[in-house]
Amino acid sequence: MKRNQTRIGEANREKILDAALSLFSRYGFRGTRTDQIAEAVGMSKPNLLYYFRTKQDLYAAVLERTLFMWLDPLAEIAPGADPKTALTDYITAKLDYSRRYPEHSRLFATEILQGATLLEPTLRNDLGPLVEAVVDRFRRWIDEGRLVAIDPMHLMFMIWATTQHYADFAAQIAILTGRSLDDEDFFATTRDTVLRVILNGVLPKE
Amino acid sequence: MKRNQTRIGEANREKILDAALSLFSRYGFRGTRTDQIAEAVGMSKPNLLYYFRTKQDLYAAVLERTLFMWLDPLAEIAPGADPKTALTDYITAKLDYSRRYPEHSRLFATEILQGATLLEPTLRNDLGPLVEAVVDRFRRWIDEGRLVAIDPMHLMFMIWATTQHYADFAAQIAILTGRSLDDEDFFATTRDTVLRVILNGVLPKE
DNA sequence: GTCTATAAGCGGATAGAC
DNA sequence: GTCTATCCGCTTATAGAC
Repeated sequence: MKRNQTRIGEANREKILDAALSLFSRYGFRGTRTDQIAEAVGMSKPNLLYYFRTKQDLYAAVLERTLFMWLDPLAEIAPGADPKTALTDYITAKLDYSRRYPEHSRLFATEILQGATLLEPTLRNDLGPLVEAVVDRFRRWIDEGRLVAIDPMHLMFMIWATTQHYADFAAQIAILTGRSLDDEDFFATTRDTVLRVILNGVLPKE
Repeated sequence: MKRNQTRIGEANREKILDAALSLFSRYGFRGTRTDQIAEAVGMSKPNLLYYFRTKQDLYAAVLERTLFMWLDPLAEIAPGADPKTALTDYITAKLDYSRRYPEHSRLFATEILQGATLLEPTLRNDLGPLVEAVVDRFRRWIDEGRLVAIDPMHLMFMIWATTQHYADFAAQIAILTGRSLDDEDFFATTRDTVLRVILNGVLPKE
């Protein structure tokens, strides 16, 4: 049996990836030491490097494993839905990701902030077409008068910015408000406010 | 004369801070090497360390020099203005900062993303009171029926998120659209869209 | 698969001449 | 103020026993 394909090997790989995500998202690639990760998993450093030959390999594996979280909610926008329902569902889903997987969000944010060199192929080849499909739908709604006449790409950016902000800037939000998305009522207020402003902003007045 | 207070010393300090900002914002604190910075300034590494005794000192100096950019536009919201004018001016000013000083924005974003340990005192003591004053003004407008009844703190976050996004996620935006705020017409479209959605979202319908 | 011990080299900081 | 040369700690990665 090949390396890492045993049951115990697979379990260890997962544990390593979990710990690595947590540390990489907090300290960045260079700021994280491999023995920190090893210690977090309760494993010796050489043993860790038995599973992932280099720190780079481990980092790439962490990124890859979290990629679908970046792409998933986009693909879930129901094609037949009306604008209000579709936008409500998408914004709610994105905010929910910010609550459930803030470390994933921060890992991607750090990567993009630093130039997205590792992510560029994925963003271009995988995210690009998905975004285009959604933007096309926005554009059709605009043509049909079901959304106000704004640039659909910027609507996409605004949704990403407002929802991911609560994961990426959680430290600042905690300092200023003492709250986080983990507080149920803070989450509800956030969702209601973001939804209200954006829907109010893009749906035509009756 | 004390060190660094001569004309040439002051000029060198500025050149170092400029290069350091550029590199720290791109690679983070740990990802940046001091000899990289020295080379960018055309100076030997020991000479660089003559001006800033440690890498930490240099980093702190860079952060401090850029702090007013974080706080400045907030303080400029004219107290007497009506909501529409005040929000328009503030959003436009923030977007202009994202265009003119994207590296500053990314430096702060990286700091906050990684837990804001260095920035926490500043955010709490300097940003906090400024934000509170602005949020109070939002709240009064809401009470007077000049803004719709949303949580004013979240309005603040939404403005920060949407405007800073164009600096912090510039790499992703470039990959998806091929554009940046440096393109005059892209900047105009961005400003118009953000303004339209947010103003439309928070101003009461006539 | 897991460990102890160690190699290898990077990178921040210093010594000391000019 | 600026340089060359160098130190030394820290961190990744490997060797090799179990």
